[in-house]
Amino acid sequence: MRLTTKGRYAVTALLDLALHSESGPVSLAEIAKRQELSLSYLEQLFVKLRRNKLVASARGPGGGYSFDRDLATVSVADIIQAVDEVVDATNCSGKSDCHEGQTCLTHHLWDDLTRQIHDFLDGISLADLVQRKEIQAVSARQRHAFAEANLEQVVRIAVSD
Amino acid sequence: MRLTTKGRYAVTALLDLALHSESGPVSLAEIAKRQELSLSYLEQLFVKLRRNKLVASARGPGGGYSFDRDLATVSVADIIQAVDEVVDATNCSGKSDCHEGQTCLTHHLWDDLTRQIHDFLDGISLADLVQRKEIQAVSARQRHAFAEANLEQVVRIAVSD
DNA sequence: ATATTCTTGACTAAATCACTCGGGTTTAAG
DNA sequence: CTTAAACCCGAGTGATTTAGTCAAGAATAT
Repeated sequence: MRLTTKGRYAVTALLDLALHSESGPVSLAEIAKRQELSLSYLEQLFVKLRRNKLVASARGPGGGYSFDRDLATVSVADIIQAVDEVVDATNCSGKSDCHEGQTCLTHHLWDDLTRQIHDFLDGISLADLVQRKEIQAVSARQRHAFAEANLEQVVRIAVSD
Repeated sequence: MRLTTKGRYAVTALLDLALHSESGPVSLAEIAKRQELSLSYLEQLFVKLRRNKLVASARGPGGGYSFDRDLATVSVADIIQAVDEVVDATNCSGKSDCHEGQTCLTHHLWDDLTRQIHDFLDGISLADLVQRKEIQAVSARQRHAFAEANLEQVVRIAVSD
């Protein structure tokens, strides 16, 4: 089964977007800086997210990404599926032809596991995540760090003038 | 996170062993043939399974592997852990230092998922699997196929004499 | 003795991961 | 109408992992 940084980055990036999308579209550069993700890599992921209609894009200055739909309708499973293809623990991609064209001894087990993982991730929406205490805490911490970094830069520019 | 053929093969092989271990030790060659797995590959996996005390080995003719303990105490999670190392969905191996030394936005989510998967796989023992209707059915099918293949070979040898 | 079975380590082709690079195209602002 | 901000897209790549193979050896029942 696949659950790699691709899926993790996508969920993190969309959550960041959700947390900062009140005032219009958010650029990938912003998200990349805040979450320490590679911009070029994010671009690739967002192409897929857009094609899967999870986000909408606006080009040009002041542009960026925004949500097409209600955050409550976007599940973590949707996001991972959009960038990572399938979450599947079986050896045969669910086709049940794992052992000489028939189901192998453990096929049902992996099938159950796949369902288990999928149901878990499908039960969590971006709206849920935004509400979570621990995520709000991390977000607040990031805002502070970001504000300080900005302030420092402003000071440095002012001094260098 | 890792859930590859390694873990799947190990579970399949041990389940096969469990289904055929009434009459003494089972050789890897048998398991390899029945489950269509590479013998050399199985050897590697069983070294780890033995080191993790999941099975006992007996060398020499008539030797093979057998179970050390009660099948009810061997969970699928144990098996995967033995050959596949850790089942972990976080980016930071659970260390919570995913974003500039602190927890990233989605750390808790992956941590919860890891726990979810682990609990699921830990709740299933080899004894449970042996009891399952669908596994007994697959096993019965394999016995038939195996018996027929053997019969065919016996006939071929008899004819060639 | 000898065949059977486990034991171990070294090696490897192919695939996948996690990106980078280098160019586009669109469009709002100045 | 120019410029620059942003998205868009495909090609390439080094490192790692996967899924094994190969070769040699050690123990032991017959």
